[in-house]
Amino acid sequence: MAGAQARRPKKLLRHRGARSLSCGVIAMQIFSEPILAALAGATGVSASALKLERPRDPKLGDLAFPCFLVAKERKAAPPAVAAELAATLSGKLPGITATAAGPYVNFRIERALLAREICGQVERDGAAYGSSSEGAGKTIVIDFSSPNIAKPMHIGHIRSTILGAALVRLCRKLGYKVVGINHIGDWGAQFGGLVVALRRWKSEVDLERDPVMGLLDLYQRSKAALKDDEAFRAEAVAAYQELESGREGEVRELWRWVTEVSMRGFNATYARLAISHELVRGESWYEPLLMPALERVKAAGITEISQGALVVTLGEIDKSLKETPCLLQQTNGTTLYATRDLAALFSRWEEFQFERCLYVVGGEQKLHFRQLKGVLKRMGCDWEARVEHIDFGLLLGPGKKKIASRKRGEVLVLDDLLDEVSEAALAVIDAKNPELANKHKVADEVGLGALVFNDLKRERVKDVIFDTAEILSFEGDTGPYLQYTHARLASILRKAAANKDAALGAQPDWSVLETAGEILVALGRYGDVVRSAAAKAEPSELSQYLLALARDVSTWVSSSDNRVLGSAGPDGAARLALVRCSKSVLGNGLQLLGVAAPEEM
RNA sequence: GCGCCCGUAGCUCAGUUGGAUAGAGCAGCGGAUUUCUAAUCCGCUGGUCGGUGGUUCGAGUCCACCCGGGCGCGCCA
Repeated sequence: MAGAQARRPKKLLRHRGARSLSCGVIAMQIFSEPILAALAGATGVSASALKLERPRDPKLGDLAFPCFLVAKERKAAPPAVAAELAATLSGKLPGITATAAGPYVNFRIERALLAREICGQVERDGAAYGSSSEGAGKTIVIDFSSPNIAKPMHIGHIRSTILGAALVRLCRKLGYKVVGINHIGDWGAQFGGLVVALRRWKSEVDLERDPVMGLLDLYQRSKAALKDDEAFRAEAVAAYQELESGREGEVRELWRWVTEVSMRGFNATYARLAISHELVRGESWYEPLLMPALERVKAAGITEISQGALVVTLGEIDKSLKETPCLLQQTNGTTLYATRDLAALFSRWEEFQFERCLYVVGGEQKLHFRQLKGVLKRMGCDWEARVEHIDFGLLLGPGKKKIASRKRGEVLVLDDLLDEVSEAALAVIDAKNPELANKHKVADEVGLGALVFNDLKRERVKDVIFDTAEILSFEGDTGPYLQYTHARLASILRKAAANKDAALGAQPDWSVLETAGEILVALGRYGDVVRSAAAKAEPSELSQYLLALARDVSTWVSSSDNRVLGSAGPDGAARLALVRCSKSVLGNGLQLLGVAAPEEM
């Protein structure tokens, strides 16, 4: 499938695990549980049926209970119910005040209590904060990145790679065993053309210094020749047949060499991105499984011949697929894309019995995955719902033109882009913090952080306009902003330690965190955010959360009222704890996204 | 033509899965610096949530239709 874009650029399913427990947060459960219990007592409705939410304006309170449903049941006005509930609950919940505001009862947790509980939890759990055991004993398979050999990785691969890697970490955080699979495009008729191009023009390109770029050149020439040159085409077909036969010889040798050279290139890029897969399995790996897979579908009795091809019709399970049956075998007997993915799916199900199998592939392949799932459904595979296409929007260039289109020759090589962002970050460091140690390492981390976060900050389905200027701007809603906030917090902690600040040994006076309520509530919500992001396969939820947290923390830290160092011991101790916890959660979240969190920048 | 997705401030996007007065960043304007890192912080300006109907206590969110943009649609992957 080297001819196409690699598997690139949602479909939210109902996940059993995603069913949220009313308000949710483990850290916040300490507060939400007694509130829900009290509400249940006051309303006569079971606690599990009641829902707490976040007030629109945090000034109103930390948790809110909308009274509409209870009011309906009682045939009363919501504000009256709210007032009554607030009065009933008042004084019943230690450390929590209930206030009626219109149709809501808002709950406000005493700041000192909130701070002590949340900070205690964050510090106790350390790096494990936000994790859970919901995935214990369960496996999630994630197919991501999946470039095609004979071509360098280019910006067209970046979204699947970055999204997939983030999903791997998110799922792992929840205790799942995660198997990342790189489904390398190393098979297909186009390799016949490449082999012939190698025979004919090998000497005309530089395969020594930069084999991948040389191969790209040959690949593009072969595509042109396949179109225009009859003899070339015939030779290419023969070469592919030779490859498919499995016989050792020149063709097989060449294919192996191309694969090896390409994988070396990919691995170098993955190393820079700190990304790895548990399994690297090219399409060729599934080759022996193709016919058995086809037989399996046939045996289910759902196939038919249509215009000479073997198809599975899908109209009966989904009307919108009426006109688009799934093709499994061409008239000439060869298998197709869907056959390969079906074979891969069967193999993966048998090997892993996965809880979920995620395909991080572009939205333009939506039909393909709907068809695959349609076939599974018709076959009666009860695990069909576990297969999810994690789709994402297109990568657009200036003028909203699709970038890295298969028709265009020019590609923006991923390595070049990595160099560019890293250089830009270095320039900023030289301007802002020229004394910084490890400049180059930090520049790599910041540049890469900008690139990665850019791809994870918005909803997957949204198309992304590739704008270098935007990526290279390190201000505002960017990865470097988060890194910077983290580094500032790190700096405070460093100085406290170096100065032997009076706060270090002191017993914290949590009441000084009166103005940090929003930060504390946010810290308490972290685990829920991680869970939701993983369940929906939507890392942007975590990104948006981190941005909001960093903004609140920056505001708090910037205020002279909250000076940490040099304040009285108990005050300083509480503030230091907030700094530690904020830094910890920011760093934790960044790590999950795949953005480094340097201590200094 | 058919199917799927998207449409929120000048630009790029959030909006807690039907709830309170729709929020950020960028851009623009004005402030804060003997800085616990100014890659920052504060303030101002900026909105018929594409349109019209509907569902109900309540709609940016759900439904129908329409408009605009995108992707896809049998022997490619």
